Amino acid sequence: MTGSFFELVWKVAARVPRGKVTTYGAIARALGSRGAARTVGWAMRAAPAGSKLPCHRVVKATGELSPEDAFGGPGVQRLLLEDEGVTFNAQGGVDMKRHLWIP
DNA sequence: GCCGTGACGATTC
DNA sequence: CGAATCGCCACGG
Repeated sequence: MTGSFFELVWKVAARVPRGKVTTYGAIARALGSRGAARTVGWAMRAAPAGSKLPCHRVVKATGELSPEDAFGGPGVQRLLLEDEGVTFNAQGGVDMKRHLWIP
């Protein structure tokens, strides 16, 4: 387990400051794998449910949020981000220019 | 070592 | 501009 790509992903995701968001591709690139965005997303999905991983702070490169049902209900992720001070645009995506954070 | 899979990304139609 | 397709990489079987 230790040394796995997953752990690195979780570690980076945990470093995302409150009120900021990052993208799967950004994490993948930070780890040295530019095309591993999918693998990063997979790591989030496989992440322990009880962990403190702020997976809701990880969004797509376009600012779109991951599948709403992935967090247990529609709009849940968005509410969590809003609670942290993240703003959204009319397209229903995160304002990347304001909250994008890269490791 | 190949096959299937996946919370993505960028390009093409 | 919206939808579809290909490509990418890591993990489990």
